[in-house]
Amino acid sequence: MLNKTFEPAETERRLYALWENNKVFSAEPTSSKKPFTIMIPPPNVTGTLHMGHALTMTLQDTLIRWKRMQGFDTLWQPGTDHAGIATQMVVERSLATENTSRQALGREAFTQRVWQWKEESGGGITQQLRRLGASLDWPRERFTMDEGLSRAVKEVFVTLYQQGLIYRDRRLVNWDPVFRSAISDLEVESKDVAGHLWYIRYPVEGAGEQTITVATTRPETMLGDVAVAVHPEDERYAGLIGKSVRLPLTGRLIPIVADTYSDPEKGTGAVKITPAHDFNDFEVGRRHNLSMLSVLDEEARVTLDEIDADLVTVPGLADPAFVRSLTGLPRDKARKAIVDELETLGWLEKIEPHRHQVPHAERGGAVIEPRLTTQWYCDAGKLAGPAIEAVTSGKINFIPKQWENTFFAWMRDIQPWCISRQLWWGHRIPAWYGPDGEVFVAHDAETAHALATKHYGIETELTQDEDVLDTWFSSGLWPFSTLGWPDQTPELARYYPTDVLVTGFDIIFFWVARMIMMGQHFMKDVPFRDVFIHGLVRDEHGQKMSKSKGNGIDPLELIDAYGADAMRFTICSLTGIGRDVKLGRKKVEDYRAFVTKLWNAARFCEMNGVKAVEGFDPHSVQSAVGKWIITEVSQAVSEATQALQVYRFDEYALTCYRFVWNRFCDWFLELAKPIFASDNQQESDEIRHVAAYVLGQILRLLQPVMPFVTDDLWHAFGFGPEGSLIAQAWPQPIVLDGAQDALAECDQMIRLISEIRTVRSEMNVPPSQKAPVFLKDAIPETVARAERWQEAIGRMARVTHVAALTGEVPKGSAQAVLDEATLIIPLEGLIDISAEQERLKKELAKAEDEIGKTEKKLANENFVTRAKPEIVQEMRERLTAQQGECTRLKAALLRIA
RNA sequence: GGGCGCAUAGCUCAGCGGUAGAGCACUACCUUGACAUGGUAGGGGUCACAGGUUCAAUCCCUGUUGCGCCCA
Repeated sequence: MLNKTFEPAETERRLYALWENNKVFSAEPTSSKKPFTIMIPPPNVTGTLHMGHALTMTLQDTLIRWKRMQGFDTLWQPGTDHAGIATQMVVERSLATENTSRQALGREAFTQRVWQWKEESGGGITQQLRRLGASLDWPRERFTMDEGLSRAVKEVFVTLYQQGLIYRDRRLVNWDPVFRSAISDLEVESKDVAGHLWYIRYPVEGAGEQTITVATTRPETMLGDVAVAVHPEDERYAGLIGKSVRLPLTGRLIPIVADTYSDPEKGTGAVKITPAHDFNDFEVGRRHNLSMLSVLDEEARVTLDEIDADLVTVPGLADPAFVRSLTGLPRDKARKAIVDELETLGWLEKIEPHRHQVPHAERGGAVIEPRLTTQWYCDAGKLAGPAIEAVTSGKINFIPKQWENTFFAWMRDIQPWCISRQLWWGHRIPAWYGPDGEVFVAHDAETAHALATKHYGIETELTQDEDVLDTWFSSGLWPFSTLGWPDQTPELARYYPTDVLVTGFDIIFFWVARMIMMGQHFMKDVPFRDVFIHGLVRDEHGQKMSKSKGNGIDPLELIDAYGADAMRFTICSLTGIGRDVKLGRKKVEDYRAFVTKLWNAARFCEMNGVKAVEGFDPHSVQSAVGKWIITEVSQAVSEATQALQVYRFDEYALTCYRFVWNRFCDWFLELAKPIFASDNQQESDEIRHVAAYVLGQILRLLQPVMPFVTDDLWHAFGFGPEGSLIAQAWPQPIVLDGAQDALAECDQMIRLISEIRTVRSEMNVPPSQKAPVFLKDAIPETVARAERWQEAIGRMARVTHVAALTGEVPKGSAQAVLDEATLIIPLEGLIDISAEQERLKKELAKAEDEIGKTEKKLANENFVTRAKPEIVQEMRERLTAQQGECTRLKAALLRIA
């Protein structure tokens, strides 16, 4: 016997363990089935499951479970990424609590410590994914830093280097002065900040008292100024171009150059140029061949190394002692000191409040400092071509297609990809340097040494590059590195290209684009065929979930409260195309009612002796109700399958919901009640068998989204052993002989019951008050059907008996129109005749209104001649039906008057 | 500034060139033997606004407004 209520917690634990132990999630590389592969977007090894994971993983699991049932050899590749900065931060924080630091430990000990952390505390998210029910192929779990994937990274690095697609370059990077590392421009977030515009006068050399005023948001960088730029067509400054100014504080002489970068409308139209600390200035510097002086160090503190030698004393303008006093000051302190000094000396013209965009690190939030360093770059521009081609040619499809434009826009304007990071946790760059700085890139130290020996002619000591690679560099290889590349494994041959990538739009540039570039370059094929881009999870008010707002919902807590099935179903039913998912606890609670409904329906079936029937053939079913529900479930199967095919998770979920609740429970089971209770053994057995069949179809249909409760029921009804539903075949729609007739009959009888219910309800007839129903003017077929349905109509519409009307319409009857017939419900004394009159008048008015619309259409010559003939025909039929209803309503009104 | 998306019932959202839909919420009635996490019935919409195309527009096109996101 099924319990009175479904108990998710216990079922989930038991079933998941069973599935995992039985290896039902495992791919079968040697099978003859067609493969279907999804690569998990590897969660951060430091991560914990949040609602965004719950969304994306639920969708992926739903797809993979569906495809598995469709008979594919499914591989859902699990794993995590090493998350360079995030992981290093976690461990550094823990070191800080022990009053030590990574510097104190040294590189070797530190990385060992990170590995130790990873073994003990990392990857907790993989356990949490199990709570979701995710059917990942766990024995194949990979980690971006494990041996095989590291080999792939080296292989890629060395190859790209040899191909000239990886190179070192000295240029400006986005520098995080807290982590003291370069970061990608994608990891920089511009924030609108209330700052100031400082107007500083620079004296023009050899022009007496003449000055030129520059406006700047960053006065502290003036120590590194190498020019003042004005617009070439700015008449105010025409005479100054080619002259020099004496830089306050440092006393350096710097030129005034003409460059269109200066906007005459902004500030004073004259801008100071500091190429080592600003991206735009860097370009100006290049154009004018200016030197590039860095005045901030890796922690964004003032350093004078590059300007000290040129410090000059100019009374009232520049004092080397002051400048030297700035050494080691952080940016903000230096700014204040410099502004104060300028003010004292009288070079500060004014200060204006000014809002401007300031780059911040996405992770950690530090203010980014553009900094001139030597880094490793990947020539993304070259790799972008084939990646763009993959999408334009249709080898890769984004769903929704809209995102392809976003992808193109970024790819066509792609910048060199800075791949080195000044961290210790990550793939150390396989490059070694000779004493003269000569670079040797190789898979390992031995090979590098061999190269060096050949180069120098003698054994030479080398030092390896200290930096590691951007985490996304290894993530970009994920679709093939996880399958064994660079080895040509059977898995690689079988599962690459994968079928679909499911992820959020926030990661298109970071990851999707890079996988496509790397896949095209190294595998000569796309990494996946479809990219399904889902929305963001938001709270019920549409706010982004965030720690700081405290509006996040913990998916594990929702699972505890309502069960994984309820949460998964909720996620699917809210996942339309290209829309964010607004998810509140209430929604999950609401959809849990669906799980309960299914459970109770199953319990009802069980109580009535429904159980799996071996060899049941739906084509053998004789009854109209049986044929009808089988046809309906077939329809649901078609719709659900089509929905999944086009990633319409909402339609899939709602199709199941509607069928189970509004067809199976509301009508089929209600209609089955009198049959189960009847002594017609043959009929009752048939409906029992049909119920079992349909329930089986339902469980299969819902397995991908609600794997736990469906398997529990599958087993309970004797369809198969515990844990076996996951491996069953996805249902196929079938067409029965005589389905049309069965549909027509059931549809009419359902409408008959509904009509009676409506009339009774509107007339306030108490449910306890039963009444007969007579059919007036009904054709024999309708009468025959109604008589066959006596029992059901009786129960469901509180009717004592149904018959054709003989003789006069009883006084005080309520009436309703059903097709060609009029339903007569004698309720003399129970209903208010004038109320019934009013009700019928309202019905009539509605019907006449409809007739009016249809007639107007048909009276339009243009409509009749130009509309599609089948539409015109449909209108004519509609008019006939409406007129019939109208006539019968009028007759009913006359009778009651 | 450039690009994209959205606007339909109180709320969340489907939908569609041919009679406006669902869930939740609301109202009334019902503890009838699967389910009150339920049942039955009902109310509720100028489909943002203005033009255009069409026999016909909530749907297609143009513009406006409002909201959101991305890029600079």
